[in-house]
Amino acid sequence: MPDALRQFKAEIFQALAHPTRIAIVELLREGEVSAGAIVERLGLEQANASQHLAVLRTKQVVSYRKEGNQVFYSVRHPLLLEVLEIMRQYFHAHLTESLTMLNEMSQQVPVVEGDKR
Amino acid sequence: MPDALRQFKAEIFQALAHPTRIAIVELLREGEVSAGAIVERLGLEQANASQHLAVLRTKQVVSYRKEGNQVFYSVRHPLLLEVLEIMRQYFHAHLTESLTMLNEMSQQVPVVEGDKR
DNA sequence: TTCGTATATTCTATAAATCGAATATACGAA
DNA sequence: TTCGTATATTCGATTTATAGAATATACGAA
Repeated sequence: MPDALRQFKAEIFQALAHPTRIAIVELLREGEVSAGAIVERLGLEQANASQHLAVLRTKQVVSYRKEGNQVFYSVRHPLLLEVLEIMRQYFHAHLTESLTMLNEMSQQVPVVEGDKR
Repeated sequence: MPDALRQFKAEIFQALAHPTRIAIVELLREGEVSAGAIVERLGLEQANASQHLAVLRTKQVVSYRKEGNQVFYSVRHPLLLEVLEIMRQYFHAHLTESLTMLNEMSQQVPVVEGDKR
């Protein structure tokens, strides 16, 4: 694979490599959300949110639309949401795996079954 | 979504947020590859490769198996390869989009059709 | 024009990632 | 044990990312 393509992919991953930005993109699953609503619903500082949005814009993860005073953001391509969806599956698989291992390591103290917090 | 989950996802993305590590993971699509073979086939410095492998190990992207002198790496979960596959599709969609836009912007100089380099 | 709201940018300090060089460890063979 | 190969780790320098504070810009309303 050409190096430019790897570079491109790396930049997308990097754009997603921060909990706040993941939260933003997942919020945008619903559709367009204004910058202000993002700030409010995620409880972010305005400047900080704006910086993270700048990263997402620069790396082409989101697009935006100005309407009067406000700026509405949306995810640029549904495939990116699919990536997050797979990560969700991966997390689930990963967690299951870990629990299974724990179970095998300590048969006498089942982790999954008695898990009533 | 709980913050721990976002943190987890962010770490996976970060593990993939480097061209060299993407190259490594894509090389591992074939199956197990030794550290030495990774170094050789990607033309990396030994220490540098080892550092990137450490990142992939730490973030749970790869697993490894020691056999005598060598260490064989493999991707820990097929879902992670699926993520890369989607990125490939995204890249293609993205590229197509850009070319279409270029085309629309300069009708008199078609970009796609006359592209014989 | 002036004011107020929404958003972006710049600045500074701090933390984290990256690289190459050097060194360390693990292991099989002699 | 000593040697050689494969791999990992540590170190120091440089770059990049991040947060918060302060400031700037854009735009609609008065």
